[in-house]
Amino acid sequence: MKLANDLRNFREKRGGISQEALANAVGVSRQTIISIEKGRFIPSAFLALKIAKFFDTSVEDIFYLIDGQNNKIRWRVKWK
Amino acid sequence: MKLANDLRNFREKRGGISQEALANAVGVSRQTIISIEKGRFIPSAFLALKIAKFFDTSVEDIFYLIDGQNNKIRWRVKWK
DNA sequence: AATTATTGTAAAGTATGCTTTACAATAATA
DNA sequence: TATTATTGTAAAGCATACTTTACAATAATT
Repeated sequence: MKLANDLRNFREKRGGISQEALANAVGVSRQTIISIEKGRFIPSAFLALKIAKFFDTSVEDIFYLIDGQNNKIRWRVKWK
Repeated sequence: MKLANDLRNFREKRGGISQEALANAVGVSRQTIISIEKGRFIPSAFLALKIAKFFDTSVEDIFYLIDGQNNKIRWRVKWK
């Protein structure tokens, strides 16, 4: 089980912004953004939430668990 | 803006399990769990997702952003 | 084609998320 | 009350998430 992400897609396709702009918006360096996009860094939950908030979506939409065959692991969200 | 969490409530009230049991379930040490509950550590997104999955809920249910007056910051999740 | 914008990599340094170990304090159980 | 379970704290060490700086490569614009 590993962590994967769809950050680049969100940034380019849904946000239409540069790494620099996203970095400034969530309070990190551009190199941090690319390191996350390239899977070199795992972001803190704090940063993941700020990124999710920026894109008006949930953490699970951008960052997700994958199994040994790179399949997205999903679970039902119950209660609230 | 800071990170807060409701982990203890989830663990005790909804899970009815000890810190040790949760720690084992998500693959960290018990001290890590209490450090998160007490706000001493900010978990990685990877760990936050594993914890959310364990409780069949979303990251945002357990971990959330708060403002200067400790109010929960919410945003609407759009698209999917 | 030249210039600008964006992306990508690397390195070194700092801060912190984690680990283990140990003990104390508190709560629950017998 | 004694014992066990759980929670809490502390310290030291390791790994890595970050920072800055620098340069290269690629893409977009003029």
